[in-house]
Amino acid sequence: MAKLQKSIDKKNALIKATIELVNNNGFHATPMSKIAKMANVSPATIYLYFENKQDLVNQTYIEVKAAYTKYAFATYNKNMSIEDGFKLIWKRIADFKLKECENAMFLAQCDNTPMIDEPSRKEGIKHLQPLLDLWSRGKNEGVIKPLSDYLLYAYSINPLSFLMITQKRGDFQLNKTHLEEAYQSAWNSIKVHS
Amino acid sequence: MAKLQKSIDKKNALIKATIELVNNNGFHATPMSKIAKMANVSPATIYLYFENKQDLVNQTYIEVKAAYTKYAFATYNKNMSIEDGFKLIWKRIADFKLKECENAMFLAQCDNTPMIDEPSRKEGIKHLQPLLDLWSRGKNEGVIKPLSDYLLYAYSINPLSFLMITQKRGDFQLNKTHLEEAYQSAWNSIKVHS
DNA sequence: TAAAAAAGAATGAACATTCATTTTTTTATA
DNA sequence: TATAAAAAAATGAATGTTCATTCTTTTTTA
Repeated sequence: MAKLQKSIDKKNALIKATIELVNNNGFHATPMSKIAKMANVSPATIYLYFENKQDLVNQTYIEVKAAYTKYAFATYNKNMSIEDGFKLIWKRIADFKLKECENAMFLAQCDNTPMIDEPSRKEGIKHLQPLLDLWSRGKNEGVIKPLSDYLLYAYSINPLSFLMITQKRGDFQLNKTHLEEAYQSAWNSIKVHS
Repeated sequence: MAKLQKSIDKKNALIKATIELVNNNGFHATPMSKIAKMANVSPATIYLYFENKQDLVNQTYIEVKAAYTKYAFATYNKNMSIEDGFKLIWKRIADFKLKECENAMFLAQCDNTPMIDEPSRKEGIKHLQPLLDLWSRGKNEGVIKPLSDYLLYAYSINPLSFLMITQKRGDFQLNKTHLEEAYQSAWNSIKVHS
Protein backbone atom coordinates (compact mmCIF):
# COMPACT_ATOMS: atom_id res chain seq x y z
CA MET A 1 0.00 0.00 0.00
CA ALA A 2 1.21 3.51 -0.76
CA LYS A 3 2.80 5.38 2.09
CA LEU A 4 0.35 8.26 1.85
CA GLN A 5 -2.67 5.98 1.93
CA LYS A 6 -1.34 4.25 5.00
CA SER A 7 -0.94 7.55 6.79
CA ILE A 8 -4.46 8.50 5.89
CA ASP A 9 -5.79 5.18 7.11
CA LYS A 10 -4.05 5.61 10.42
CA LYS A 11 -5.29 9.14 10.85
CA ASN A 12 -8.81 8.00 10.03
CA ALA A 13 -8.59 5.17 12.52
CA LEU A 14 -7.59 7.68 15.18
CA ILE A 15 -10.42 10.00 14.29
CA LYS A 16 -12.91 7.15 14.32
CA ALA A 17 -11.71 5.98 17.70
CA THR A 18 -11.91 9.50 19.06
CA ILE A 19 -15.51 9.86 17.95
CA GLU A 20 -16.60 6.58 19.45
CA LEU A 21 -14.84 7.04 22.76
CA VAL A 22 -15.81 10.68 23.21
CA ASN A 23 -19.42 9.80 22.41
CA ASN A 24 -19.50 7.14 25.08
CA ASN A 25 -17.40 8.68 27.78
CA GLY A 26 -17.03 12.36 27.04
CA PHE A 27 -13.84 14.22 26.29
CA HIS A 28 -12.65 14.22 29.88
CA ALA A 29 -12.92 10.49 30.26
CA THR A 30 -11.16 9.35 27.13
CA PRO A 31 -7.43 9.02 27.63
CA MET A 32 -5.07 9.14 24.71
CA SER A 33 -3.97 5.62 25.64
CA LYS A 34 -7.48 4.28 24.97
CA ILE A 35 -7.76 6.12 21.69
CA ALA A 36 -4.42 4.63 20.69
CA LYS A 37 -5.48 1.14 21.70
CA MET A 38 -8.74 1.33 19.77
CA ALA A 39 -6.89 2.55 16.68
CA ASN A 40 -4.25 -0.18 17.07
CA VAL A 41 -1.47 2.29 17.43
CA SER A 42 0.99 3.32 20.09
CA PRO A 43 0.11 6.41 22.13
CA ALA A 44 3.27 8.02 20.83
CA THR A 45 2.11 7.59 17.26
CA ILE A 46 -0.83 9.91 17.82
CA TYR A 47 1.68 12.72 18.19
CA LEU A 48 3.03 12.10 14.72
CA TYR A 49 -0.36 13.03 13.33
CA PHE A 50 -1.68 15.51 15.87
CA GLU A 51 -0.05 18.14 17.98
CA ASN A 52 -1.82 17.18 21.16
CA LYS A 53 -5.18 16.05 22.48
CA GLN A 54 -6.88 19.37 21.79
CA ASP A 55 -5.64 19.34 18.21
CA LEU A 56 -6.89 15.79 17.78
CA VAL A 57 -10.39 16.70 18.87
CA ASN A 58 -10.41 19.94 16.88
CA GLN A 59 -9.40 18.16 13.71
CA THR A 60 -11.92 15.43 14.35
CA TYR A 61 -14.63 18.04 14.70
CA ILE A 62 -13.75 19.78 11.47
CA GLU A 63 -13.47 16.47 9.64
CA VAL A 64 -16.89 15.31 10.78
CA LYS A 65 -18.47 18.68 10.12
CA ALA A 66 -17.09 18.63 6.60
CA ALA A 67 -18.43 15.12 5.98
CA TYR A 68 -21.79 16.21 7.32
CA THR A 69 -22.16 19.21 5.06
CA LYS A 70 -20.71 17.39 2.09
CA TYR A 71 -23.46 14.85 2.50
CA ALA A 72 -26.10 17.50 3.09
CA PHE A 73 -25.33 19.38 -0.10
CA ALA A 74 -24.21 16.51 -2.31
CA THR A 75 -27.22 16.45 -4.60
CA TYR A 76 -28.18 20.10 -4.30
CA ASN A 77 -27.60 22.64 -7.03
CA LYS A 78 -28.29 26.31 -7.14
CA ASN A 79 -30.74 26.15 -10.01
CA MET A 80 -33.35 24.35 -7.98
CA SER A 81 -36.36 26.26 -6.75
CA ILE A 82 -36.15 27.45 -3.16
CA GLU A 83 -38.71 24.96 -1.98
CA ASP A 84 -37.15 22.00 -3.77
CA GLY A 85 -33.66 22.99 -2.62
CA PHE A 86 -34.70 23.35 0.97
CA LYS A 87 -36.58 20.09 0.95
CA LEU A 88 -33.62 18.29 -0.52
CA ILE A 89 -31.13 19.72 1.95
CA TRP A 90 -33.43 19.17 4.91
CA LYS A 91 -33.97 15.55 4.00
CA ARG A 92 -30.29 14.92 3.45
CA ILE A 93 -29.50 16.46 6.83
CA ALA A 94 -32.16 14.27 8.43
CA ASP A 95 -30.70 11.27 6.66
CA PHE A 96 -27.24 12.00 7.88
CA LYS A 97 -28.30 12.60 11.46
CA LEU A 98 -30.19 9.34 11.60
CA LYS A 99 -27.89 7.11 9.61
CA GLU A 100 -24.55 8.53 10.66
CA CYS A 101 -25.73 8.80 14.17
CA GLU A 102 -22.31 8.44 15.77
CA ASN A 103 -21.01 11.37 13.79
CA ALA A 104 -24.05 13.49 14.48
CA MET A 105 -23.85 12.76 18.21
CA PHE A 106 -20.26 13.83 18.21
CA LEU A 107 -21.12 17.13 16.55
CA ALA A 108 -23.93 17.75 19.03
CA GLN A 109 -21.57 17.19 21.89
CA CYS A 110 -18.98 19.53 20.41
CA ASP A 111 -21.54 22.21 19.69
CA ASN A 112 -22.83 22.26 23.26
CA THR A 113 -19.61 22.18 25.25
CA PRO A 114 -16.31 24.05 25.44
CA MET A 115 -14.61 20.89 24.12
CA ILE A 116 -13.67 22.53 20.82
CA ASP A 117 -11.70 25.72 20.65
CA GLU A 118 -13.28 28.82 19.17
CA PRO A 119 -11.30 28.95 15.87
CA SER A 120 -12.31 25.38 15.07
CA ARG A 121 -15.92 26.11 15.82
CA LYS A 122 -15.85 29.12 13.53
CA GLU A 123 -14.20 27.01 10.86
CA GLY A 124 -16.98 24.45 11.20
CA ILE A 125 -19.73 27.01 10.75
CA LYS A 126 -18.41 28.08 7.36
CA HIS A 127 -19.37 24.76 5.86
CA LEU A 128 -23.05 25.59 6.17
CA GLN A 129 -22.80 28.44 3.69
CA PRO A 130 -24.83 26.87 0.83
CA LEU A 131 -27.87 26.66 3.08
CA LEU A 132 -27.46 30.27 4.15
CA ASP A 133 -27.17 31.26 0.49
CA LEU A 134 -30.36 29.40 -0.30
CA TRP A 135 -32.14 31.24 2.49
CA SER A 136 -30.78 34.54 1.33
CA ARG A 137 -32.09 33.88 -2.17
CA GLY A 138 -35.42 32.75 -0.72
CA LYS A 139 -35.77 35.94 1.27
CA ASN A 140 -35.05 38.04 -1.81
CA GLU A 141 -37.68 36.19 -3.78
CA GLY A 142 -40.18 36.59 -0.97
CA VAL A 143 -40.50 32.84 -0.50
CA ILE A 144 -38.72 32.60 2.84
CA LYS A 145 -39.64 34.74 5.84
CA PRO A 146 -37.31 37.70 6.28
CA LEU A 147 -35.77 36.39 9.49
CA SER A 148 -32.26 36.03 10.81
CA ASP A 149 -30.53 32.84 9.74
CA TYR A 150 -30.27 31.89 13.39
CA LEU A 151 -34.04 31.90 13.71
CA LEU A 152 -34.54 29.99 10.49
CA TYR A 153 -32.03 27.43 11.68
CA ALA A 154 -33.64 27.16 15.10
CA TYR A 155 -37.07 26.53 13.63
CA SER A 156 -36.24 24.23 10.78
CA ILE A 157 -32.95 22.39 11.25
CA ASN A 158 -32.31 22.30 14.94
CA PRO A 159 -35.29 20.14 15.88
CA LEU A 160 -33.57 17.33 14.02
CA SER A 161 -30.70 17.33 16.50
CA PHE A 162 -33.04 16.77 19.38
CA LEU A 163 -34.83 13.96 17.56
CA MET A 164 -31.54 12.34 16.68
CA ILE A 165 -30.47 12.29 20.30
CA THR A 166 -33.75 10.85 21.60
CA GLN A 167 -33.58 8.30 18.82
CA LYS A 168 -30.05 7.34 19.75
CA ARG A 169 -30.91 7.06 23.44
CA GLY A 170 -33.72 4.70 22.48
CA ASP A 171 -36.34 7.00 23.97
CA PHE A 172 -38.25 7.27 20.75
CA GLN A 173 -38.35 5.51 17.40
CA LEU A 174 -38.67 7.83 14.40
CA ASN A 175 -40.36 6.46 11.29
CA LYS A 176 -40.96 7.74 7.76
CA THR A 177 -44.27 9.38 8.66
CA HIS A 178 -42.68 11.27 11.54
CA LEU A 179 -39.97 12.51 9.25
CA GLU A 180 -42.40 13.69 6.60
CA GLU A 181 -44.39 15.40 9.32
CA ALA A 182 -41.26 17.01 10.72
CA TYR A 183 -40.28 18.28 7.33
CA GLN A 184 -43.68 19.88 6.82
CA SER A 185 -43.39 21.54 10.18
CA ALA A 186 -39.94 22.86 9.29
CA TRP A 187 -40.97 24.22 5.92
CA ASN A 188 -44.11 25.73 7.39
CA SER A 189 -42.06 27.56 9.98
CA ILE A 190 -39.87 29.33 7.49
CA LYS A 191 -41.93 29.77 4.32
CA VAL A 192 -43.96 32.87 3.60
CA HIS A 193 -47.63 31.94 3.83
CA SER A 194 -49.58 33.12 0.83
CA MET B 1 -26.73 32.17 61.48
CA ALA B 2 -28.40 28.81 62.02
CA LYS B 3 -26.28 25.76 61.37
CA LEU B 4 -28.68 24.37 58.78
CA GLN B 5 -28.77 27.62 56.84
CA LYS B 6 -25.00 27.74 56.81
CA SER B 7 -24.84 24.23 55.39
CA ILE B 8 -27.31 25.15 52.69
CA ASP B 9 -25.36 28.28 51.83
CA LYS B 10 -22.19 26.29 51.47
CA LYS B 11 -23.83 23.66 49.32
CA ASN B 12 -25.31 26.38 47.13
CA ALA B 13 -21.97 28.07 46.77
CA LEU B 14 -20.48 24.80 45.61
CA ILE B 15 -23.27 24.24 43.13
CA LYS B 16 -22.94 27.76 41.79
CA ALA B 17 -19.19 27.38 41.38
CA THR B 18 -19.67 24.07 39.63
CA ILE B 19 -22.07 25.59 37.12
CA GLU B 20 -19.82 28.51 36.32
CA LEU B 21 -16.65 26.49 35.98
CA VAL B 22 -18.20 23.65 34.02
CA ASN B 23 -19.82 26.16 31.66
CA ASN B 24 -16.52 27.82 30.95
CA ASN B 25 -14.17 24.86 30.91
CA GLY B 26 -16.22 21.72 30.64
CA PHE B 27 -16.44 18.96 33.19
CA HIS B 28 -13.05 17.53 32.31
CA ALA B 29 -11.23 20.75 32.90
CA THR B 30 -12.69 21.80 36.22
CA PRO B 31 -10.74 20.36 39.12
CA MET B 32 -12.32 19.98 42.51
CA SER B 33 -9.67 22.32 43.86
CA LYS B 34 -10.92 25.16 41.66
CA ILE B 35 -14.52 24.53 42.61
CA ALA B 36 -13.47 24.64 46.25
CA LYS B 37 -11.54 27.84 45.76
CA MET B 38 -14.41 29.58 44.00
CA ALA B 39 -16.80 28.52 46.76
CA ASN B 40 -14.33 29.65 49.46
CA VAL B 41 -14.05 26.23 50.92
CA SER B 42 -11.41 23.57 51.35
CA PRO B 43 -11.39 20.77 48.78
CA ALA B 44 -11.97 18.34 51.63
CA THR B 45 -15.16 20.13 52.60
CA ILE B 46 -16.78 19.28 49.29
CA TYR B 47 -16.76 15.67 50.43
CA LEU B 48 -18.87 16.52 53.46
CA TYR B 49 -21.66 17.55 51.11
CA PHE B 50 -21.11 15.32 48.10
CA GLU B 51 -19.91 11.78 47.72
CA ASN B 52 -17.53 12.54 44.90
CA LYS B 53 -17.19 14.63 41.77
CA GLN B 54 -19.80 12.66 39.85
CA ASP B 55 -22.28 13.08 42.67
CA LEU B 56 -21.58 16.80 42.77
CA VAL B 57 -22.35 17.23 39.12
CA ASN B 58 -25.39 14.95 39.25
CA GLN B 59 -26.88 16.86 42.14
CA THR B 60 -26.10 20.15 40.47
CA TYR B 61 -27.93 18.97 37.38
CA ILE B 62 -31.01 17.90 39.28
CA GLU B 63 -31.01 21.11 41.29
CA VAL B 64 -30.83 23.30 38.20
CA LYS B 65 -33.40 21.23 36.36
CA ALA B 66 -35.76 21.58 39.30
CA ALA B 67 -35.26 25.35 39.42
CA TYR B 68 -35.88 25.52 35.69
CA THR B 69 -39.16 23.65 35.75
CA LYS B 70 -40.28 25.35 38.92
CA TYR B 71 -39.88 28.64 37.13
CA ALA B 72 -41.52 27.34 33.98
CA PHE B 73 -44.67 26.19 35.73
CA ALA B 74 -44.83 28.78 38.52
CA THR B 75 -47.82 30.70 37.22
CA TYR B 76 -49.49 27.87 35.34
CA ASN B 77 -52.60 26.11 36.55
CA LYS B 78 -54.52 23.26 35.07
CA ASN B 79 -57.73 25.19 34.56
CA MET B 80 -56.26 27.35 31.86
CA SER B 81 -57.18 26.69 28.28
CA ILE B 82 -54.68 24.65 26.32
CA GLU B 83 -53.58 27.60 24.26
CA ASP B 84 -53.19 29.94 27.21
CA GLY B 85 -51.40 27.30 29.22
CA PHE B 86 -48.97 26.50 26.46
CA LYS B 87 -48.31 30.16 25.77
CA LEU B 88 -47.63 30.81 29.41
CA ILE B 89 -45.28 27.87 29.84
CA TRP B 90 -43.47 28.56 26.59
CA LYS B 91 -42.87 32.17 27.54
CA ARG B 92 -41.67 31.26 31.02
CA ILE B 93 -39.26 28.75 29.54
CA ALA B 94 -37.99 31.35 27.10
CA ASP B 95 -37.61 33.79 29.96
CA PHE B 96 -35.63 31.35 32.01
CA LYS B 97 -33.36 30.37 29.18
CA LEU B 98 -32.53 33.96 28.39
CA LYS B 99 -32.35 35.43 31.87
CA GLU B 100 -30.85 32.48 33.71
CA CYS B 101 -28.50 31.85 30.89
CA GLU B 102 -25.77 30.30 33.00
CA ASN B 103 -28.17 27.71 34.31
CA ALA B 104 -29.64 27.00 30.91
CA MET B 105 -26.20 26.59 29.38
CA PHE B 106 -25.32 24.13 32.06
CA LEU B 107 -28.42 22.07 31.34
CA ALA B 108 -27.69 22.09 27.62
CA GLN B 109 -24.20 20.82 28.25
CA CYS B 110 -25.48 18.06 30.52
CA ASP B 111 -28.18 17.04 28.09
CA ASN B 112 -25.74 16.64 25.21
CA THR B 113 -22.88 14.82 26.88
CA PRO B 114 -22.33 11.72 29.02
CA MET B 115 -21.41 14.05 31.89
CA ILE B 116 -24.47 13.09 33.92
CA ASP B 117 -25.24 9.51 34.80
CA GLU B 118 -28.38 7.90 33.44
CA PRO B 119 -30.41 7.77 36.70
CA SER B 120 -29.92 11.51 37.21
CA ARG B 121 -30.95 12.24 33.65
CA LYS B 122 -34.10 10.18 34.09
CA GLU B 123 -34.78 11.99 37.35
CA GLY B 124 -34.45 15.31 35.56
CA ILE B 125 -36.93 14.38 32.86
CA LYS B 126 -39.69 13.76 35.38
CA HIS B 127 -39.86 17.43 36.21
CA LEU B 128 -41.33 18.22 32.82
CA GLN B 129 -44.50 16.28 33.57
CA PRO B 130 -46.93 19.25 33.75
CA LEU B 131 -46.11 20.15 30.16
CA LEU B 132 -46.63 16.57 29.03
CA ASP B 133 -49.95 16.55 30.87
CA LEU B 134 -50.99 19.74 29.12
CA TRP B 135 -50.18 18.20 25.77
CA SER B 136 -52.04 15.05 26.63
CA ARG B 137 -55.12 17.08 27.50
CA GLY B 138 -54.67 19.10 24.32
CA LYS B 139 -54.54 15.98 22.20
CA ASN B 140 -57.71 14.65 23.80
CA GLU B 141 -59.51 17.89 23.14
CA GLY B 142 -58.32 17.90 19.54
CA VAL B 143 -56.44 21.17 20.00
CA ILE B 144 -52.92 19.74 19.85
CA LYS B 145 -51.71 17.52 17.02
CA PRO B 146 -51.77 13.83 17.93
CA LEU B 147 -47.98 13.49 17.91
CA SER B 148 -45.44 11.94 20.22
CA ASP B 149 -44.30 14.24 23.01
CA TYR B 150 -40.79 14.03 21.62
CA LEU B 151 -41.94 15.55 18.34
CA LEU B 152 -43.95 18.25 20.08
CA TYR B 153 -40.93 19.09 22.18
CA ALA B 154 -38.60 19.12 19.19
CA TYR B 155 -40.84 21.53 17.28
CA SER B 156 -41.87 23.90 20.02
CA ILE B 157 -39.46 23.95 22.94
CA ASN B 158 -36.14 22.80 21.63
CA PRO B 159 -35.55 25.72 19.24
CA LEU B 160 -35.23 27.88 22.34
CA SER B 161 -32.11 26.01 23.43
CA PHE B 162 -30.38 26.76 20.19
CA LEU B 163 -31.34 30.41 20.36
CA MET B 164 -30.14 30.65 23.94
CA ILE B 165 -26.75 29.28 22.98
CA THR B 166 -26.27 31.61 20.00
CA GLN B 167 -27.41 34.45 22.19
CA LYS B 168 -24.92 33.52 24.88
CA ARG B 169 -22.09 33.20 22.37
CA GLY B 170 -22.90 36.68 21.16
CA ASP B 171 -23.64 35.45 17.66
CA PHE B 172 -27.12 36.87 17.67
CA GLN B 173 -29.17 39.30 19.73
CA LEU B 174 -32.76 38.20 20.39
CA ASN B 175 -35.35 40.88 20.95
CA LYS B 176 -39.04 40.96 21.89
CA THR B 177 -40.23 40.72 18.31
CA HIS B 178 -38.08 37.67 17.66
CA LEU B 179 -39.48 36.02 20.73
CA GLU B 180 -43.08 36.71 19.77
CA GLU B 181 -42.30 35.38 16.32
CA ALA B 182 -40.68 32.29 17.76
CA TYR B 183 -43.65 31.66 19.97
CA GLN B 184 -46.03 31.86 17.01
CA SER B 185 -43.85 29.43 15.13
CA ALA B 186 -43.87 27.03 18.07
CA TRP B 187 -47.64 27.17 18.58
CA ASN B 188 -48.23 26.84 14.88
CA SER B 189 -46.14 23.71 14.77
CA ILE B 190 -48.13 21.87 17.39
CA LYS B 191 -51.68 23.20 17.19
CA VAL B 192 -54.36 21.58 15.09
CA HIS B 193 -55.16 23.90 12.18
CA SER B 194 -58.86 24.48 11.85
C1' DT C 1 -15.51 20.06 77.08
C1' DA C 2 -17.16 16.94 73.78
C1' DA C 3 -18.77 16.53 69.19
C1' DA C 4 -19.10 18.23 64.59
C1' DA C 5 -17.31 20.77 60.79
C1' DA C 6 -13.64 22.41 58.25
C1' DA C 7 -9.06 22.85 56.89
C1' DG C 8 -4.54 22.05 54.55
C1' DA C 9 -1.30 18.83 53.45
C1' DA C 10 -0.42 14.19 51.87
C1' DT C 11 -1.31 10.16 48.86
C1' DG C 12 -1.51 7.59 45.04
C1' DA C 13 -3.49 6.87 40.64
C1' DA C 14 -4.26 8.46 36.00
C1' DC C 15 -2.80 10.68 32.28
C1' DA C 16 -0.70 13.69 28.45
C1' DT C 17 3.43 13.93 26.51
C1' DT C 18 8.36 12.81 25.54
C1' DC C 19 12.40 9.82 25.03
C1' DA C 20 15.39 6.23 23.60
C1' DT C 21 15.01 2.19 20.67
C1' DT C 22 13.38 -0.71 17.25
C1' DT C 23 11.10 -1.64 12.96
C1' DT C 24 9.87 -0.45 8.43
C1' DT C 25 10.44 1.97 4.25
C1' DT C 26 13.08 4.37 0.93
C1' DT C 27 17.11 5.32 -1.61
C1' DA C 28 21.48 4.52 -3.63
C1' DT C 29 24.72 1.41 -5.46
C1' DA C 30 26.50 -2.71 -7.72
C1' DT D 1 17.48 -6.96 -9.35
C1' DA D 2 19.55 -7.53 -4.85
C1' DT D 3 21.72 -5.43 -1.00
C1' DA D 4 23.02 -2.24 2.30
C1' DA D 5 22.97 2.21 4.20
C1' DA D 6 20.14 6.03 5.52
C1' DA D 7 15.86 8.05 6.67
C1' DA D 8 11.29 7.86 8.40
C1' DA D 9 7.75 5.90 11.11
C1' DA D 10 6.37 3.61 14.97
C1' DT D 11 6.86 1.79 19.42
C1' DG D 12 6.75 0.84 24.61
C1' DA D 13 8.43 2.57 28.54
C1' DA D 14 9.53 6.60 31.26
C1' DT D 15 8.53 11.33 33.02
C1' DG D 16 6.50 14.77 35.42
C1' DT D 17 2.25 16.82 36.39
C1' DT D 18 -2.38 17.14 37.67
C1' DC D 19 -5.98 15.87 40.27
C1' DA D 20 -9.61 13.28 43.05
C1' DT D 21 -9.77 11.72 47.35
C1' DT D 22 -8.25 10.79 52.17
C1' DC D 23 -5.84 11.67 56.52
C1' DT D 24 -4.59 14.20 60.47
C1' DT D 25 -4.98 18.33 62.79
C1' DT D 26 -7.32 22.55 63.95
C1' DT D 27 -11.33 25.35 64.55
C1' DT D 28 -16.04 26.05 65.47
C1' DT D 29 -20.33 24.90 67.55
C1' DA D 30 -23.32 23.03 71.03
